[in-house]
Amino acid sequence: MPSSQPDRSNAKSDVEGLALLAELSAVIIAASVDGPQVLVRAGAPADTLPAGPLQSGHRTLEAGLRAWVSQQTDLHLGYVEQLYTFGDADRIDMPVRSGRALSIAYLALVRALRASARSTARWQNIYTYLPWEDWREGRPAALDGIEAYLKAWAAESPAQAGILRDRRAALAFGLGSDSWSDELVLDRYELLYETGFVREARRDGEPPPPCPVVDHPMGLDHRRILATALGRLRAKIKYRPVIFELMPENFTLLDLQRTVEGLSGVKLHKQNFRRLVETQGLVEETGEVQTETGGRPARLVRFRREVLLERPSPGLRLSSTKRPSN
Amino acid sequence: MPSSQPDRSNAKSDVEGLALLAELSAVIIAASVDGPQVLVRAGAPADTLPAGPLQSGHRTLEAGLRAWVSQQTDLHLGYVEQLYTFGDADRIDMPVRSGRALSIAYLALVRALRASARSTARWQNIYTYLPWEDWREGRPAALDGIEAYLKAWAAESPAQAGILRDRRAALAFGLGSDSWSDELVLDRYELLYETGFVREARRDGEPPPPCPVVDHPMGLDHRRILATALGRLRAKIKYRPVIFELMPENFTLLDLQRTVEGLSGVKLHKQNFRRLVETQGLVEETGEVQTETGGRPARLVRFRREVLLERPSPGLRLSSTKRPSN
DNA sequence: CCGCTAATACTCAAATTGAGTATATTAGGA
DNA sequence: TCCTAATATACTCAATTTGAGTATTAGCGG
Repeated sequence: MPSSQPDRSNAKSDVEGLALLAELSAVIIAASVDGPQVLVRAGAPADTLPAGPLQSGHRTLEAGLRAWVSQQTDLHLGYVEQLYTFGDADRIDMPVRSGRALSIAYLALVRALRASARSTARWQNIYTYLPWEDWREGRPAALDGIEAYLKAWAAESPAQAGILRDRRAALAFGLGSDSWSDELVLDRYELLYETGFVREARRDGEPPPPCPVVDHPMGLDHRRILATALGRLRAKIKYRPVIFELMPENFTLLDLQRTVEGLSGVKLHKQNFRRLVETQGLVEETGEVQTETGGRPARLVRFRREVLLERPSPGLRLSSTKRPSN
Repeated sequence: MPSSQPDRSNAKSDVEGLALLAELSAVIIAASVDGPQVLVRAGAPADTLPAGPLQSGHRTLEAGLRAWVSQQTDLHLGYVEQLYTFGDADRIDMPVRSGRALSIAYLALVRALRASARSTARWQNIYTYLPWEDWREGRPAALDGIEAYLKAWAAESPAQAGILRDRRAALAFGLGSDSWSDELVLDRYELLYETGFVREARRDGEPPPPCPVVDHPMGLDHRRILATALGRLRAKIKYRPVIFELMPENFTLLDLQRTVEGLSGVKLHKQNFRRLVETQGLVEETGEVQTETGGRPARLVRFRREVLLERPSPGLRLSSTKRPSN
């Protein structure tokens, strides 16, 4: 078994497998009043995530990512986390001569939307690319087409296998009596890919989806990367206070709630959300109030950094509500 | 901003950064009566995780991993999941000529310990390398040295900074009034690395740790990879039924409990564990019983695969117990 | 000062959890 | 045969946590 242990007599010959290129891709997310935004290079025929090559000057992968992002944009990356490394031989439509390209994807959170003067990249609502993920205004319209499509897909298979397909679809998308699970972003994407619903799953010549949705094309496997990022973030805000990486210094509890709702794609019960935030000790008073609320003024609070030294995993174990009465 | 979007006029020049080698490392875990075991290449001066190079024949990264594992051992990998990609320029003590080596680490679970006839690798108890992680028999002895060491480290810093260090240590290791958190494996390892406690953190010439622990050396960053794997697995069994990837077809509830306890490193309350397993519908009767229990015979059960089609994230949201009275 | 809107406070039943006690069923020896 | 040790399994119960409300407060625009 080859390894890279100290006495690697034959390491060199073992290891030299293949010419490689490594690309650092970034899913850079910011919050806005309409919900989470992602930085993309808008282009034809498809939008792509910003990416840069790993270079020899980069001491670490994360440093490399930060380096080219700050070189190319005027964004300051706050929280950065590695997402996944994609390396399927057929993921790239520009195969390197006798080699392959790896894509090491990162999730990064920034505090505010800023014009990226030095780049052609721009902000897009995340749900532009994953329209079925946004349940804030109730069941998303995109689901109608998807449900029909998946039903047909299940019906293609006989008996047992068909039921299985049906169950898979129902679980992932919360169809029928199953409930929607905000974290299953990647499962949903993969089901749509596997069934040929998303356009990037179709090779040239394959038929278009029978029931079209708003389908903003993304290059290569970038929609998959985006889905990975959203799923990871939705899960993470439940046990780590990363949500505050998206908030300004001071904010109201409703601001916070809206940001969380935007990310997780569901509406929350206001009173319970507040109870949660308070009992978890996630925020502290600033003493100021915000008067432009449209109603009673709201206290301005800020992230209470001390929680990080108090409990091991402070977060928002949130629970949505079917029909928020407030 | 460079990208690999379809109209990549300048893609080639942008992307060619650096000569790369990609290595696929595997943390292969199996259960045993003594607790979880990991497959290592035992060697001097340090043990290493098995690893193999990514080759051009590998369609996907995971396929590559499976390929060389089945080539080199007679193990059948069940569950496989990507862990993390390590690529610090200084992680490797054998830098590739003007390039660097990436290590893409995977977690793999196998159902039984089997002699790996074709390889020199062998099974080792995971806690050989992370002795402070096993609380099944109460507070691990290794923690005494660690606590003293970290206290000294905190005392090095003046006032405010010292208190911060103290809090960090207490949170990570459950010192003082803080409670132990089984999932913080990586945080703990990183603290030990940062403070120079683990030997791989010390460059040549640096002094040995003032208070020695059982410190089985591991090569390169392999202990970090192992810690990543253990932390991930401990988290995952709580919301995905991956534990059954380690169990034989039929088992008793106590077998299951012992396996979970081994992985998570804590004792569980027996009755509550059973209630959890039953209410979650994770197992079903086989009709058989196991009589060699030492007491009343135990029912033999098996994993109930249907749960996967019933609920989105079935797992063992387990809660330990301070002092198990049974 | 009315009525709108949103903030904040308080309530309450249902579900979940942590920690037991109680009973059942084997094997092995007195 | 009967007692004991050892484990399996069943059932209990109080404390918390959660989901979903109702009630009250405080600015704003007229």
